[in-house]
Amino acid sequence: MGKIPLLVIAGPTASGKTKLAIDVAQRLHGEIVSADSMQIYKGMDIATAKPTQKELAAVPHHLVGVLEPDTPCSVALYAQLAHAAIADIRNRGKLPVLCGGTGLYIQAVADNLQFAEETRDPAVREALYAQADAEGAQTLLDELFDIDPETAQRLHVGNLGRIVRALELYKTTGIRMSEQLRNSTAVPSPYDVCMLALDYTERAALYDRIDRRVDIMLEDGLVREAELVLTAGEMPTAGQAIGYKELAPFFRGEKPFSECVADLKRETRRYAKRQLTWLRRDKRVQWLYPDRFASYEELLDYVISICFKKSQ
RNA sequence: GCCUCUGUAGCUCAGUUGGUAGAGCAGUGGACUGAAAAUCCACGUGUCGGUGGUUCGACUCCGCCCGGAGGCA
Repeated sequence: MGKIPLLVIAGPTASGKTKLAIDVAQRLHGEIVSADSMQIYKGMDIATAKPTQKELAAVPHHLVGVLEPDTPCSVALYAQLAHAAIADIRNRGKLPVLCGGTGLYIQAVADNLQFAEETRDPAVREALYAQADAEGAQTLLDELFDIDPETAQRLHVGNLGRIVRALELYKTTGIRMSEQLRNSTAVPSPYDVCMLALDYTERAALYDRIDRRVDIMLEDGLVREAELVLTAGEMPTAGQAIGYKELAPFFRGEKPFSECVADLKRETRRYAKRQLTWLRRDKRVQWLYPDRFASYEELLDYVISICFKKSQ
């Protein structure tokens, strides 16, 4: 019994993943599984740069626009949905193509990370945050040192979210975060992974693409979409999307529109940089630089030649 | 043409009585296991416009030249 071939197309935002994945999938009888923490939500089409209707029709897509924006998402939930989608694609004899920019989600699927049933408890979280508020984050970090020094050592006091999560995990399940990390990789991945990622030789080239894409989003009606989303109410995960919160000061009359747009572009650039940092540490990644190919077709041919080699 | 102000990090600017320079922003690198488009950490050498001079020593004082801004004719 061989492993399931899994093609991964990653890369920072605006690098051209969507188009490449579709073209590759069409040639290899593939179907696309999105690995994007925001495209998984309904609506929010413009800001998350979802594939167009035409693109969605060209190749079957999974996990695009399947959750209500007010539902929280998590790596664990995503991984569960993605594994199911891949199994389904495999059963129909097609090649699963995981495409997206959320590094943690990609890793969770590719490495088959294991997550316990339920390890969260809102009440515990709230209590921990309240404690941090009253006594300071250092108190929580000290507490974590007593139960899980290995994890406490690598966490910085400033990163309260991680400290709280580590304590929450222990208080609700008795599992230490350091144990969870080891447990998560206990089951070998069922996938034969071919991991590709897009980047550009010059960082400035990627940043130009980002700036241009934000301008296009504005032409396509980002402002109207932002107004809708910002007045829609609480959205635990979806509310973090870049594209809305940056325009909020404009709607409140606190900042000129042009400044908000500049902020939006800057936040997108920083996001792209973080994505690259994440991908760089994965040694499986085979980097693709579109600017080093004479044409897009040559890039596509090259990608397909690699895939065939991997999936045989 | 004359007078005044000005030229320091990619940008905006500090720089105290002369001892070869520092902030914010931008940017860069890194971390990352249940909110990850989030969260967090680290990183500031640049012909101090050019060139002569005074001085043990000049971003700092003086001369000239080149750029900017304003004023008077």
